[in-house]
Amino acid sequence: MQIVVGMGERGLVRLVDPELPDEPVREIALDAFADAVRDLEPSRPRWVWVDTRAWYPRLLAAGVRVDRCHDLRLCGAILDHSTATASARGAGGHPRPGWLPAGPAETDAASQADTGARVAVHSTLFDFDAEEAGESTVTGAAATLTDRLLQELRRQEALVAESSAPGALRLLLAAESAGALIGAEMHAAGLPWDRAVHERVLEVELGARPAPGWKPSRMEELAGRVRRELGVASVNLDSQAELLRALRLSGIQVDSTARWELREHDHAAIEPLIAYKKLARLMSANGWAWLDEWVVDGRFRPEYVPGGTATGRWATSGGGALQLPKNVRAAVVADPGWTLVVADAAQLEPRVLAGMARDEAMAAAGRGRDFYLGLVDAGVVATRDEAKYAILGAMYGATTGESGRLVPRLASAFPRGMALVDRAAAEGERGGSVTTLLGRSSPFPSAQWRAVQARASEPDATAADERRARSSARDWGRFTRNFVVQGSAAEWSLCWMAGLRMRLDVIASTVSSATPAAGASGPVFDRAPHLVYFLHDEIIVHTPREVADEVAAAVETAAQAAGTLLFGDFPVEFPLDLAIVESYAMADA
DNA sequence: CGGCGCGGCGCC
DNA sequence: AAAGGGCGCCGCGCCG
Repeated sequence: MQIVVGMGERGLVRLVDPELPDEPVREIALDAFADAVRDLEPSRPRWVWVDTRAWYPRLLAAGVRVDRCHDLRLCGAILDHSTATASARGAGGHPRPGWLPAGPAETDAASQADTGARVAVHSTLFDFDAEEAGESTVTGAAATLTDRLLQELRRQEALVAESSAPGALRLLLAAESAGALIGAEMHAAGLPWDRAVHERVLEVELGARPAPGWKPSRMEELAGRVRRELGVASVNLDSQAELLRALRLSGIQVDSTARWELREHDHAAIEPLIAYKKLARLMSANGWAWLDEWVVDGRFRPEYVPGGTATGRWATSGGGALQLPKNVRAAVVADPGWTLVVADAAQLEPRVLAGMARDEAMAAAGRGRDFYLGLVDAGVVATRDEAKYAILGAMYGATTGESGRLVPRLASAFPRGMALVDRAAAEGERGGSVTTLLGRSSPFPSAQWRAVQARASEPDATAADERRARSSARDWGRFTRNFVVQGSAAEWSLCWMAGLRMRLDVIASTVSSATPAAGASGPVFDRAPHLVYFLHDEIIVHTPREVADEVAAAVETAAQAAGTLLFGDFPVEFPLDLAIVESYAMADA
């Protein structure tokens, strides 16, 4: 059963069964929304709404979770660009309605190139529903909004049904929508954060917290050493321009102040300068100001943006949640009586590539062991490090250097895997779109990119024009090469996480005497194990100690289930590095 | 003054 | 050690 959620007249929330559209299941005030959902949830409906971010936080605040949903905005963004729906959308079939808000990674350029549709760029949050409801009142047309939602749901269902891969797309839309629920839940739950531990890290690295406008003592010391070694009385190390000038005056011939370039030079100023930059980064990205802004009541609550990147990987907004430096992860500490289950998928991307390409030899290299060691055992390369660089090079499109040199060896060992990424690169170089395992397609290159290509094929094109075109074609080819692997790996991760979420709910019903979480997790999360962090191929579950082993087993089971969902009985394995630890830093072993 | 591009760097 | 993909955030410095 599905229930469509939208704003009706007079600010009332309408809940409508698409099978019986004329009579709403409920028509209620916003205040009564959470109670209505709590009532209806036991029959396990799929909640259909425009935007999970608009509705779900309100439910979570009231202590209500839902099992599943269909996020029309996120699913529309996938369907309106997928090559799998291209023929269904051909000749103006199933046009996207102008009111449907743009997806998080949709740009006007990408959307227009593909569908010709105009992507609405108005506010996409709760205002959207309210605004539309207001409109329907003005025109006097009753329930216009929910009619629109029903129509959009049917449009999306039709696109799936008429697509070249209905099964894969259904799975992708379910996984994407589950991701939207999980993102909202992780924000509500928060990542348990020990302020005192973080402050200790800062004090050890930087020194005592300075007064506002001052720098920590360790940074001042290092800055003094750099100035002495450069022989300049004053240079602001935070100014790239000033620093570059000072370096060159001291005879250090660099073109940038990037660490990798500085390291090439042998000069007494380099070591303290690199150390300074490291501390400056810690200070500005995750220093005391960050703690004050982002850690409240023992929880770090970033805003997750499911589907926030072109490949389907998530983004975050605010707090830099996906860039937590390793040295502050010690501050991620479980509540008393609780623990963390930390797991990441080992060498996920090459394994996903093996499965997609149905490359038996590649799958075998990773079976029962570290994938990179498998390459060494198979005699493809000599060392694990070489294996890593070779694989990285294959998936990112390296052509030069050590990495590029190793790629041909992979091509002979794993012809099917390499052929898949090579085809993706070739498609990108032509300006085409490539598609992940489940059906998310890459955006088309910009008009400017196409203009550069067109210029090179004009009769009076210069050698420089041709060079420029070739170079930008290869750039885009590297993007599409990586897109299919990164995007399909993101799909594996979504399936893993969605399956885990289901299994955690089962475990939750067995928790008897857990100490309620000390932090401000809210009523939904204070007794049950729940996801608190997701980083592309890595998850953290915060769980009462008494069920930690069951949670760890569920994490494993969910990983194997995700492999089967995506690749059936093709023998590719997805081993995890898993640890049950008090602190995130302890998972790194 | 705010907006924005850029260099630099953290993560995968 | 290795130079290829995806991001977000910071400070700086320029611009209107």
